[in-house]
Amino acid sequence: MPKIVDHDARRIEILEGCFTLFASQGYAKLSMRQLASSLGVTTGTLYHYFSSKQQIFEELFRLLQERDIRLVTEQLSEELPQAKRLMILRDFVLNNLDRLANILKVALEYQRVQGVEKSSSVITDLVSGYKEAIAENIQIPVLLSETILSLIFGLLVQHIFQPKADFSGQLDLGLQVALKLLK
Amino acid sequence: MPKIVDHDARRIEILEGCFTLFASQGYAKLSMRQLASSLGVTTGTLYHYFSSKQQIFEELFRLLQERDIRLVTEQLSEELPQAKRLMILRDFVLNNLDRLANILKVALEYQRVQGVEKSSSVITDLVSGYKEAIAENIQIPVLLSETILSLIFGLLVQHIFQPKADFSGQLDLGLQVALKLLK
Amino acid sequence: MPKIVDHDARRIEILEGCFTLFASQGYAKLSMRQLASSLGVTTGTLYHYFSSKQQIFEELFRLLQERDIRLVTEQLSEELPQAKRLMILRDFVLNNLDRLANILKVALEYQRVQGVEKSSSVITDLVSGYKEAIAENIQIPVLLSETILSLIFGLLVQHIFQPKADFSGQLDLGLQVALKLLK
Amino acid sequence: MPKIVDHDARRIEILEGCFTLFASQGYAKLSMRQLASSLGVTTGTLYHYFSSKQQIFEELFRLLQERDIRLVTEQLSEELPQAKRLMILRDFVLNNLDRLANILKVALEYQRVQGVEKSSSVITDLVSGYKEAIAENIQIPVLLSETILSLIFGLLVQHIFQPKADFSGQLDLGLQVALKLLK
DNA sequence: AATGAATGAGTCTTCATTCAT
DNA sequence: TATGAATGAAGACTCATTCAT
Repeated sequence: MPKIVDHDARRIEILEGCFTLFASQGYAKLSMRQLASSLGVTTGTLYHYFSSKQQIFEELFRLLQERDIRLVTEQLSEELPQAKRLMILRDFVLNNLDRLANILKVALEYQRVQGVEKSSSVITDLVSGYKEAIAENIQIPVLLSETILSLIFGLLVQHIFQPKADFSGQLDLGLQVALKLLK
Repeated sequence: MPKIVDHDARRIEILEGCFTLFASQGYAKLSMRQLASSLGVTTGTLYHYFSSKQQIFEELFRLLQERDIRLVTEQLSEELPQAKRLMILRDFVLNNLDRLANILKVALEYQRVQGVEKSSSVITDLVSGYKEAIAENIQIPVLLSETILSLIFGLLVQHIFQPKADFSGQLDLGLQVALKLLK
Repeated sequence: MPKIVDHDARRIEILEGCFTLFASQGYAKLSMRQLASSLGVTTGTLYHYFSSKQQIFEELFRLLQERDIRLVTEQLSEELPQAKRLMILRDFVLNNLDRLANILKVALEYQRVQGVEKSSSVITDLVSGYKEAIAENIQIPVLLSETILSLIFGLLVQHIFQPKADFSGQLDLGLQVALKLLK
Repeated sequence: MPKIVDHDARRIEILEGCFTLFASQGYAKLSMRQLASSLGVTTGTLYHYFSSKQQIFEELFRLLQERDIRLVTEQLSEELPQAKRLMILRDFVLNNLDRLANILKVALEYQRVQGVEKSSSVITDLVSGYKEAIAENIQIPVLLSETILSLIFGLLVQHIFQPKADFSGQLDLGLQVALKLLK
């Protein structure tokens, strides 16, 4: 039993080191050799804990998604007014712009490189996970929550293409409109 | 008396055959061998017309961008009311959802795989080209036009992740709001 | 008949343009495409006049050898004293150091790249041609003439490795000794 | 518990296997596939130990140079008379004619094929290494030592062109003269 | 005589993965 | 648990040569 704990802890430790590397190099460009040596281990070790590059990637993404959603929903779990909730979401997105953009970037690349059929459901799960989290926790109509998600995705895409520009105005505009519509 | 082949026309012919392949396989995964044999030529021929895979890709994208922008702006060149113009944009996006989503997908992957520094300016040019086209032709404030572009990007991202869902409602909602704000 | 003259003249014209290119790029590195475009013709034209890269190279070398030998022997054909003859040889070598070094360089590379068995006899003919020319025209014992040729070859090799150094002293030393021995 | 392989020893083992192959085929003509299969390994293995064909070649040459110079200087380290030293050099050259000629051949070809600017300093280091070794260990004036080196190079070149001929007479002649001059 | 499009085998190199230790 | 040597198929790209025009 304790061994299993150690094993799992080591797995997570490895996964945590991976995100920055996948984000900065891209899925395809990051070789297992490079990944291993950056983590200070050997390829053999990597394959001891994970069965393939694909598995590493997918587990990493499940981990990230879980954490992100927990992070936001924890803040939202109280009985806050809707306006406040939207502001929390806004702040979360703006404060994590780089990281969220990286997740989106790598997720899209992974789906590409891997071929849609082979990329299992991690990526689509990722999206629907976020979507549900918004809908449930902010409690707004589906159409509106999807539109807000679209706006966030669009923002991230623009951030990917022009990392230096400031797009917070767009989000504010969108959320103000959303609030008006809700009344 | 050379073989009767119009060099430039042949180049474009080849480029046109490439889009579907890049779109369905992705930039990295599509090998030059596969690209060549799908086009019914040899790799040697490809390299007779283009100096590298990168060049093929970048020329293809400039071509696509030019055509798309010309296509929309031609329809908008009349003295139409703003509401009408937004509807034309809406229809263009919805009618070309698959193709636009593919362009976005491959563009993002290319930037990843190539490394931002090496991917020249094709991709950023692509985005700013579309942005300018919207701003100029619909004549709305910059913030609003950027927000609309974000909404479109977000829509495309969702379409990538869930190709079967219908997101036209979001776009309609967004554009209605935009119209109200303009008054 | 006149056509044949034209044809042959064109062949020689082409060959003359080739030497600089082979010398600066090397036999293997210089592609037929590059060769053609540097000469302002197409690969097709090249293959119209010559049957292969190998043939171009070999004919070029026969041409060079003929000219060099004629050049030196013309100067030596008079009834000059031996000392004078050796000085003429010396001056020829020093004045043509670059070109002779290039010939040696490319000849050796060609033998390498082509494989000794396939490189026909051009290269060995080249050497024995020079050797005979020295022996016949300066009229010294074979052993001495071969030693002088060795000294010249060695000089050229050193010039190849250190193009900026001045090795004329070596040659002078060697020829002085040769003169002494002849008395 | 890794596989028991001494990394550095294996590298040298591989390098040693390479010389004959580079010498007989030439640098350009010897493909990595051929090199690998002749050594009984795969190309992957080669790239596990060396980063490129160029690196293999350059390391091989540094190794050969080190060994040759050590070999001669060891024999010369005693307090021998100059005449004796020159005879030792003579014997070394004549006994290793084939090998030395191969080194020269491949070195010259490498510089050609690689382009002088890219071939790093291995080749020029090689020459200056031998030159210094002669000067230091035989203790003769620079001009004379350079002339002897030229004579040796020239001999090697003639051996390359006419592998069957016997050129020992030339070397003897040259060294006898050198001895006279030294008195 | 001359063109240049087309070929396809060949080049060096990369990389996820396996496995003996 | 951990190592790193080994694999071999695949990648982008090159090039002498051929041939329809």
